[in-house]
Amino acid sequence: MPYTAEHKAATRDRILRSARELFNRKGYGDVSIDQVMAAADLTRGGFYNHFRSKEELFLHAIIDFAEAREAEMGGNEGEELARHVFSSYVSRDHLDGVAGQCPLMALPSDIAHASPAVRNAYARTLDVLVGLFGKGFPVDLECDSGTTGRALAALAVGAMVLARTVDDRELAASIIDSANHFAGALAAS
Amino acid sequence: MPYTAEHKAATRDRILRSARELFNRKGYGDVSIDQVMAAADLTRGGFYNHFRSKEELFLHAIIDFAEAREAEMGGNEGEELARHVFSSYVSRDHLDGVAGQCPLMALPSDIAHASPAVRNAYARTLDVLVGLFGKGFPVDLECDSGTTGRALAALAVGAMVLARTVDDRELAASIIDSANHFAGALAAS
DNA sequence: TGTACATCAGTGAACGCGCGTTCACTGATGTAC
DNA sequence: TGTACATCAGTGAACGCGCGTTCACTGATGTAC
Repeated sequence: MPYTAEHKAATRDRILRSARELFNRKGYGDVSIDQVMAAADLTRGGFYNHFRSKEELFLHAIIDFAEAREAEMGGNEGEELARHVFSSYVSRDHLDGVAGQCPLMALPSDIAHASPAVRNAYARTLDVLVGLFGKGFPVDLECDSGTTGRALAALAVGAMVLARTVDDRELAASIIDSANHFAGALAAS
Repeated sequence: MPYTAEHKAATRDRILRSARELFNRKGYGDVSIDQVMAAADLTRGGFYNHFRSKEELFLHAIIDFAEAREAEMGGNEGEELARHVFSSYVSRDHLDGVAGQCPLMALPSDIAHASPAVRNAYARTLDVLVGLFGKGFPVDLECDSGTTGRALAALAVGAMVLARTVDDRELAASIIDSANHFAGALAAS
């Protein structure tokens, strides 16, 4: 059995990593398999040794992210964690893609038009955020934790979607700051 | 001068209308000029009598929307208007595309990768929302009106982006309700 | 230990399809007489 | 008023390119002897 199983798994990971980065940066439709493979130092044809189709690659990229997030949280829940995740999510670093952007903010419309499996993986990531924000922000506005969680997830994702779409760096930064300020003020009140 | 100028303008409008609807529903990349023209009861070739390229069609679709919104507001500002716009924006009707969806929620990633001109038109629509929400919600959280406006715009757009991407209708509805409840509670406090 | 072999990850040319764009045309309609 | 004409909106075939996918191959590497 030439080429160890680890070798193949490592190559597959390399492909997935470059796919995630390219998809996040340019969107599903504007990334070709050639580009993904080239970014992983491989050539076109080998792709189909690892994935059955471009769609399947996309699916695994989203699933991977969802699983990584779930593992990261590991059932932890608390105010500090929630605030920390919120402010990491709504941040310049996340906007610039340091260490991988969340598909919720980077690929919303691509996912809206994707297969049920992709959308399902996406929903899992959303669940994580909603659950965390719901329990972590004891907002006193006559909202139950589900309502708070959903509203804060919308605030976080919306801020990043807008920041990402806007041309003006300063406006982007001030959208990010506003969402953080708002969430902070809420938590304090 | 056969075919009056009005005739041509009307045809152009028909193309723009079907383009806006199709782009909103399926995204820029997944809509072909054939489809746009067919939806306007025309054939492929005639397109270039009205637009120089697909990109230009997209630009005008976004600009049209921005201008319509600006005209609609017409400099009006007030709590009632702001609350009304917020709850219309964050609503099931808007989710279902009744009377045309806002590109901020329908096409965020397409616009993030589009030309500066497109992004500029998009920024104008965002400005309208931020200005309106900033002055219309006298939130008492030590935020200036710009901060409030940006945060509420993020909340509104984020809620709709999430609702649109999620498969589960009920979850979508509860995201919409949560954002409205949240904004309502804020305004009351 | 060294060598022949078998496997299969990786290569790159080729295929086929869809789509943006072009172009020669046609036929509906306003205008001039 | 009626008719010939000129214009140009609209038609549909064709072109060319990019990209997802396939396929015959090649060569690196683990295994058997």
